[in-house]
Amino acid sequence: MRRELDKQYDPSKVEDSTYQFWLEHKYFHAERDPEKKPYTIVIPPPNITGQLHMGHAMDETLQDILIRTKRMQGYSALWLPGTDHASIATEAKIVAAMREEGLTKEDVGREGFLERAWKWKEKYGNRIVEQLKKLGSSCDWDRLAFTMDEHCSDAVLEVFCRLHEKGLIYRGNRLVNWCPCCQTSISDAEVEYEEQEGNFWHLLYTVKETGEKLELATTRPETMLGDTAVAINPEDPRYAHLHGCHVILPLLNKEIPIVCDEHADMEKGTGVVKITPAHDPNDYEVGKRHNLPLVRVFTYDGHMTGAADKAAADELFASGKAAPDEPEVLDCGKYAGMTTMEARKAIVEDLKAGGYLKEVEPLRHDVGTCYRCRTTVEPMISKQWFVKMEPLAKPAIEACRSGRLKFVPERFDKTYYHWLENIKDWCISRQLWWGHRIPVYYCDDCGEYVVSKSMPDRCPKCGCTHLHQDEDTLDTWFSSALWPFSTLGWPNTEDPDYKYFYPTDTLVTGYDIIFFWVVRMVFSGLEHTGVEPFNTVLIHGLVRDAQGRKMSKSLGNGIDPLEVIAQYGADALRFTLVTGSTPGNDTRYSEEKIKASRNFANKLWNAARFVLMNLGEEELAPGLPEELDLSDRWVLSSLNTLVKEVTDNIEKFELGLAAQKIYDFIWDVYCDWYIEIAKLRLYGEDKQQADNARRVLVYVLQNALKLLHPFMPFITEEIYRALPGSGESIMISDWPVWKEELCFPQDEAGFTDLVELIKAIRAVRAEMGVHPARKASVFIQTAERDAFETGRSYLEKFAAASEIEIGEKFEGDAASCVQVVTDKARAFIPMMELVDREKELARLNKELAGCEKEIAAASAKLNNQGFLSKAPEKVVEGVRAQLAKAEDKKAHIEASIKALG
RNA sequence: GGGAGCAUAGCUCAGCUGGGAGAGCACCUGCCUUACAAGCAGGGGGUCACAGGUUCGAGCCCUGUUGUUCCCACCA
Repeated sequence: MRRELDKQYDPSKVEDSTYQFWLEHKYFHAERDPEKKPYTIVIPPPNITGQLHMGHAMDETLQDILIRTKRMQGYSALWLPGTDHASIATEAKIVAAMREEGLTKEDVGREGFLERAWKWKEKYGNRIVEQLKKLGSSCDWDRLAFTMDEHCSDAVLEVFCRLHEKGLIYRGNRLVNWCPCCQTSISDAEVEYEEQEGNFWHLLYTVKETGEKLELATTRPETMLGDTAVAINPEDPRYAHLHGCHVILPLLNKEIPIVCDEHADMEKGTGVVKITPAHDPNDYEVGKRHNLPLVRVFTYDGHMTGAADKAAADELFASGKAAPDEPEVLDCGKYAGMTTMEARKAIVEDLKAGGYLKEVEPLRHDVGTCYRCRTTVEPMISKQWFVKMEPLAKPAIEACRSGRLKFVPERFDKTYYHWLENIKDWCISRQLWWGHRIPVYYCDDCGEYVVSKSMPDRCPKCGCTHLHQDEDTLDTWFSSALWPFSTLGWPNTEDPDYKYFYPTDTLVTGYDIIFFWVVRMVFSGLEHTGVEPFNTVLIHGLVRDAQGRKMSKSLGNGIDPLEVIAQYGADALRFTLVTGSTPGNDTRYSEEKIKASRNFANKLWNAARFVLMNLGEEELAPGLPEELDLSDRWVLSSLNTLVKEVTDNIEKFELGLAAQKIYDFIWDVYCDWYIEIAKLRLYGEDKQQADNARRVLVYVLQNALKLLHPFMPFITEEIYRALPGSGESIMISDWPVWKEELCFPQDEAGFTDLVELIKAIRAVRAEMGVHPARKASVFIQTAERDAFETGRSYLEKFAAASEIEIGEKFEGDAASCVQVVTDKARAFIPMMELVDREKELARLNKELAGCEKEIAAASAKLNNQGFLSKAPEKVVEGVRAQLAKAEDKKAHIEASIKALG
């Protein structure tokens, strides 16, 4: 750095090489050091299809700050990185890519498809990893994991087998959320509701026994072909006479029963509801209660069923292999083969023609859509694997209640509890090829199935060798749920990494995936490892655009972190993301913020440049000098306080506050005051003083850099290594600690008195429009001569004083002087000719009024018995001191006013 | 329907367990002072959404109201 004394800091010149330097020295690698305590974070694995976006940038920055801090504090800090195979998202991308070539999954077959998928993973899987590096992430790349690598896959098999063994995994025909586009089931968590324009179609069904017309309404008329009943409330007096009757289903002319069920709400509409058990979750439940047949009318690719579909189902029933909960399939006749939307139109037309349509009422309502492709989800009966959730949820709830698992901020435990307390069984099978194939093998001969980590030699029931594996794969989240321990060697509980680093410490993630992921990791960790997989979940918000909108591809308002890094540097981006935000709250990204951070980096750069330019000829002695002057003690004492507070803030995950304090210290304390004061000694005659100043400058800068390093790793490393007496890298330097011997509260106060006078003089001069170059003599009248004597040179420099006299009584012509007052002193500046005497009096009177207001407020408190008796002594003392100060100042002002005349 | 967040300077937001209203940007004035004009010095600007309450003391705690954003459930 000594060679490159550019006035402006250029991050692009140093970031890549610095990162390379860290990698070469293996600073990111965490050793299992028995002398150290472990601290572990596992990364929320980004999808291999993903590109780095602002959400990642935020997530990784927070993790890196924690990891870098702990590493410097002497922990063996492991940040374990990796990627997620993202079954549904990746498969969709590959299918789309194949479509370009005119190919389908079926064309290439399972093996051909997987080959393409692995190639995809090779090509794009590392893209995101490279992008993470641009941020400065100090991940242990030697331990890079992937949800489908051998380790993680072993864990998946083990978990599936164990859960099945315990009876917590079962298979059955259930109503699941089906995405006709992805052609797979999806879990409840993967359904997103979206408000859409629609209609309420009011239909008329004729009662067979009485001939009356029963009105009911539906938002999905195409499902009527699958109706197997209509329901009324048993208490509903309007329909009491219809108990046990039937209706004739229009278009099909089929007789279906009227059932009495609580589900029919008397308050809603006509109180009559059509029941389609195979295509609606509520109707499914009604169907179960009343033993209604399940009639499927949609195909799995979103069309109406036809003769062939019916034939296939019939064959299954005829073979005797059909499960008892297997649905019937309807040949939809003229509607067969239509998409559900086409069928909706056609059926509505036919109902209208037949006089079955009473009215059409426009309606906005929420429609379930697939979280990956936005296609409308159809509830479908389908044979799937499920995890029984209740027994798993209970310990997870208890973990949080007992405090063994903590959310930061705490309020997110509500989301967590709510999800777990209302949990439904988890549909884990997906009709996809990319993912962990379900470890279940079926006997072709006798129909028996066996759960096993590998293909069994023979059927355990009939002994034959004709076995085939389940075609389906597992939900992506099934493997991510195991991430904190599968990546550390589990199920081998003797794995040294597992023994040393597990359970992990902090999990950092956005509030949007608490139930997708956090919940599942907790119950999986408890079930399989017997312990919470982490003790703290740090939740952050979303990064929104400058207008507060969510960044999204469709809006095109996303900001590419890589472009920001290229233009402003990773440090500026990181700093922007943590400052001015508070845990769990969304934050806005804007150009102004990043510029402010960039400016801060530049400020620091120039401060360092100043220090380096003034190091002098001889080698600097290490550490602090024996003799410290007032400004030294002040800056060191301030630094000491900063160390304590920042450490404390980070410990409590108040990263934004910590960053703000470091910023203030570097800019206001170090740059604006300490460096300016140090110049007096650096450029002065006294070589010893100059040397002392250098040593303190370097010492304070080094320590401030260390505190800042987790937030701005690149620039701090660059500067640190250029400073004399630094180690080989700031990354492995010791985190600063608070030191008793560096507390100088009295000097801090004394220094503040000087600053107050300087500021007051500057303010008056600026207000009167005195040119900065115009010097004037100053007489300082004070009872504390010694204190101001020490700061004589400061006053010369900062208050444009040509000569300074300090005394207990000003003997000159007070009326010709501008008078500046603080509680500790009065300054007389003979330049009354420059200002209007009336204006000067007005100014003093205004100050006086302010003082009196303060005195009144403080006195009121001190005259309040309640305050005196109940407020803590420290607070009362504070008010007394404040009153005393204000009174001193008031006396000074009054004297000045009197002197003016 | 259930739950949560937010409402503080013109804008974006901090304000940690209650104890003298803050920052950045913007604005105004003056400075090219050899670290930095991406800077320095000075300045203006806030009934902390509203109404009650608890307290010696409330931006902070409690209750209600309004506006706003989000999550979950339901919508046949």
